Amino acid sequence: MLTNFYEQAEEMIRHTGDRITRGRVLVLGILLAEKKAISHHEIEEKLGDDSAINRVTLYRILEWLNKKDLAHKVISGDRKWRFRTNIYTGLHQHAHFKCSICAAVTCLNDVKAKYSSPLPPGYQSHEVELTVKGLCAECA
Amino acid sequence: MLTNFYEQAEEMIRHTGDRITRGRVLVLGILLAEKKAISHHEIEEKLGDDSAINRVTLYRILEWLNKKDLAHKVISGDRKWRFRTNIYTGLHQHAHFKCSICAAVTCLNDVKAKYSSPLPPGYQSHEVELTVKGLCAECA
DNA sequence: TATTAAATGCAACTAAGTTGCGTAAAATAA
DNA sequence: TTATTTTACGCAACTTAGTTGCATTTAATA
Repeated sequence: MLTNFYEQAEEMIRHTGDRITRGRVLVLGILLAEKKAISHHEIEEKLGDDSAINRVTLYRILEWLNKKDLAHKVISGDRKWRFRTNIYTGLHQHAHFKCSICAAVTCLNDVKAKYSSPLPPGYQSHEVELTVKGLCAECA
Repeated sequence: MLTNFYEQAEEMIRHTGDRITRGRVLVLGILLAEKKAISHHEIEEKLGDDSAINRVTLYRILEWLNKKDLAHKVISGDRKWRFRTNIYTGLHQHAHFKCSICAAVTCLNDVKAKYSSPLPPGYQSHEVELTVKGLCAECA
């Protein structure tokens, strides 16, 4: 029932007060349907030919989603940004798993990052990101 | 006494059994002198005009250092790889601090990553990377 | 339905990193 | 020391992800 995700997307976008556009609904809908973080390229593929969005516009939509806190970006070893909706995760404290073979990034929802000793003097922590690297169930 | 770092670099390179070249000694020497992870571009700057190394060669040297476990790569939000020698850190368990303003990446030597719950079934952890984001002492 | 501010699409650009191939230079043997 | 061989280097050209400027379209509103 992908339609549900698009309706949910529309509602979330409405909440921001900004314009509800075809592109934003499509992209956020896709991110909502997806549980893991996906790249610009993967989103383009999911959009397909008939609901294609211009490359640049897609970048700007993703940037906008990030700015409005509807999604967040994760950088990974292949130097690509991946995007994921924020609704399933507590903000500003995520853990990710990065598979060394297939490069897939998965959010580890239940895993919380901890660190053992304080930061150097004068340093302020705003966000903690934990990445566990290894093999995912499919590649192991 | 930068000379010391170059001598140390040479010794480390000799240990790998591979060739001791001007480029490898210079680059590893710079990484040894540096305590934090630095980018390709920053290394080029430190090399300066007279001991300049070709861009591509520098990439290949860094890749080689990484393969030989003399240095490791860290990806960060600006999509750049940064490199750091391995001698000060325990392998495969690093924590980094990334400043949101100046984008500097610092290794948090004493900080160890922990995570609170087990990975999903079938997943194997090889490496844990913790990134704390916020403001460094200079930018705070 | 007309207006208008914001979003989109296009073209051209930047920046980081990569590939192929001929040349130079370490390491080894003579 | 010199010749040989293997490995690293340098150059040019390429790829890929993401950006910028500007003209056009479109969602919201009056």
